[in-house]
Amino acid sequence: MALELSIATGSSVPIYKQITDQVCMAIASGHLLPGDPLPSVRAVAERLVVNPNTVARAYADLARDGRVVTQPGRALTVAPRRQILSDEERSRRLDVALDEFVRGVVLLGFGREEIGRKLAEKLAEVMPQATAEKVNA
Amino acid sequence: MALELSIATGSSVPIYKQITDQVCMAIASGHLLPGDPLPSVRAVAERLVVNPNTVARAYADLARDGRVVTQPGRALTVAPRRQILSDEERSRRLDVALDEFVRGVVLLGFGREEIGRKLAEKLAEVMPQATAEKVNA
DNA sequence: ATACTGTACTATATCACTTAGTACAGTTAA
DNA sequence: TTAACTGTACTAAGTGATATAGTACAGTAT
Repeated sequence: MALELSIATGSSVPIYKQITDQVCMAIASGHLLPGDPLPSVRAVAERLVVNPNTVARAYADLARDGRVVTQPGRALTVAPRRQILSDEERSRRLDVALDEFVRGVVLLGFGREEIGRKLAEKLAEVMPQATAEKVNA
Repeated sequence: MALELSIATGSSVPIYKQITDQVCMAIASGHLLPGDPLPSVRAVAERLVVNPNTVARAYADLARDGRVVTQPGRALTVAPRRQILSDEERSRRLDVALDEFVRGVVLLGFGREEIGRKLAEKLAEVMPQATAEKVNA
């Protein structure tokens, strides 16, 4: 599982965020499993032709958010699946994401049903597992 | 219809974007109707305790995107409802918004059904009209 | 005339992002 | 022990977006 990282140099999305997003998606979709090591800061920096500090910034964010486990002198590993955020915080973040999404598409002229259907398709791609199942305690 | 504008000073979202977002939402929800005038640049700047240039930036964006109609020496007015973007561009923007939304919520641990239901609720709030109806030609 | 409208321009300050370079403690294997 | 690796922590610098400040101009309405 090589974790194919890539960046869009022309994008307005910061490089460090592109990295964290891709790692998060790899975890969510099962391409990265708990315990899997992440490629080293310097390896990623060299591969993406990017400053090591930028990769370190991304890794620090992932560690701060509990997505990965840090061990001194060792590579980062994907954190075990557990409840990281409080229910309150999870709901709040979902609400913020929903607001932003709705703001972005409300004037595009799509029907509610069409938007809902497209979302369902996208979610099915990324969340293959039945997410109603219990997470590891 | 006074168009209650407000800004969150501590937010990372630029002020000019907060303004355009609120105008867009007011248009989408019907609080602003085609032909309605927007409050003047200086009035908004004074009310929000913000630089007039920042409001002008927001208004310029709205005009560039075709949300409002400009007339020399007169206040901006809400543009008539018509197809502004090509079908291709509309689909592309929906796809981008979907990707960003999914990235933001995929690790929150919600089920697909739950996310879909919450989205439907939010859309119903903001898009009261049946969006399948034809837009004015 | 007077007061309003959007718009344009220069200049400045701040902050986020990125790069560059250096350094250090801990781990792993020869 | 030595060597090569790991993440992490600094300082310094450059760039671009954001916001502010001030001034100015053409068109509109009364």
